[in-house]
Amino acid sequence: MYRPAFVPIHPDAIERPAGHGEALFREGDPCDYVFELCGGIARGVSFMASGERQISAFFFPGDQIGLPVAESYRFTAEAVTDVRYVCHSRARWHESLVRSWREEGRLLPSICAEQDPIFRRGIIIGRHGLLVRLCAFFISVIDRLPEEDGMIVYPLSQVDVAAYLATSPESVCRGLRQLREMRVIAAPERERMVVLDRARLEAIASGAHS
Amino acid sequence: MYRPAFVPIHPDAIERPAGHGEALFREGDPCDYVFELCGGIARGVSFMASGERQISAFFFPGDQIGLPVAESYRFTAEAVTDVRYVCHSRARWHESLVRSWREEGRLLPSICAEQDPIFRRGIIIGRHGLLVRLCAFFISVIDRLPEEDGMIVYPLSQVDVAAYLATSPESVCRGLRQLREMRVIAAPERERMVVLDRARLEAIASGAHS
DNA sequence: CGGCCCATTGACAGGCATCAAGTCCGGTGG
DNA sequence: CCACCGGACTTGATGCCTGTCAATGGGCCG
Repeated sequence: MYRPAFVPIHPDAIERPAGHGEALFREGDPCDYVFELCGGIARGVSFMASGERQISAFFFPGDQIGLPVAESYRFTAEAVTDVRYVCHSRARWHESLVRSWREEGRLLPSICAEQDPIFRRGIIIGRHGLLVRLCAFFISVIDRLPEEDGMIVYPLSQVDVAAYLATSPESVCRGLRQLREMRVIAAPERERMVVLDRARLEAIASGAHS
Repeated sequence: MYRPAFVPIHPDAIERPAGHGEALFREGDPCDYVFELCGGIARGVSFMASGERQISAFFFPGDQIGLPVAESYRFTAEAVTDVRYVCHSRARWHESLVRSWREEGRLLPSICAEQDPIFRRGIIIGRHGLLVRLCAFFISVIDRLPEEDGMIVYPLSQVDVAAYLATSPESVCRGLRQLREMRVIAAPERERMVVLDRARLEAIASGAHS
């Protein structure tokens, strides 16, 4: 398993790869590095004492994760797909943060990238009804997923979506089927999907009844 | 758990009062000020398009809320009890943030105060089972609630707890009754409670009891 | 080819949201 | 001081949602 212990002090924007399922950092490790995603998708995972597994957020290219917002990382970051990333030492990250504040007057844009999805997930799983949560989830990610031939490349397993939505994989499957039957989405192939009726998707997500 | 030492950012800042239910700032307003709680309890509220209401977090004395983590506030902050607070202009807040970084090497302790409870709420409401969520919630707040005569002063309405836990007030009521019958907590008076068996509370919160 | 993981579907039970009614409490105004 | 009122809490009854278990099929990789 990958452990960020041997990362050079001055990475100088060297891109590193991480394979499918590999951990970038682990919950509880000291926040020595900030990880910037260059390509691929990552997930933030928390394990409960009882063994339950939750996904706090999905992260996309451009996001910075592992911010030293506490003494140690609050979740484990794993690569969902194969991933490319750059890691920044904490000191250098601080430095660039302060610099961006001086130059642009904006201190925290990079903090959004991690905190905002976590906040949004809290709102999403606080909603009632499986379809509502599922649609709200789609709305929150489809714009960040890559597109190909008019289809959205959708490399998230239903198991992961279930862990994100605090539900069961079976329920996710049934929800997807229902959305297909409602002609809201289509899934021509595995890991591909098309949004047929975005307005309806948003309507369901906002709580309108079927 | 994060426990900030109560140190006002700016000694000259004027304390202001806010009454029961009053809003400190509203979702969507530009983030011009950071609010520092001096006394009382506040809640972060989000309203859905359908009218549902969620509480993202409760905030306690010493917490700084309304951080400019985005262009505009992501939730409305309301006083749960009567509250005293200080508000800092964004520029002055930035300044003290950078100063604390230079002097202590810690840039972000104050950011924890807002982000950490939001993160924790996501984990809590992702758990399965009403009792589990309820106990996890108690664990996360009882150490920050004031104490009096060995009893915890507990000024949160069940309606608010329900909005926080993404459940119904009736379920919260039933869950509380169950915990009383299990001799885990006692509630001698309204707005007062005693934790009789903290180990059990934590056991339930960690998922031991089905 | 065989093993494994994921997706799918059905059956079923249980949890919890919802509705409804009743009680208690604090606040307000007469 | 008391009557009134609205909001919060409590409790019961009911039905739906969805979590769980089980079995099957399909795709991927060694």
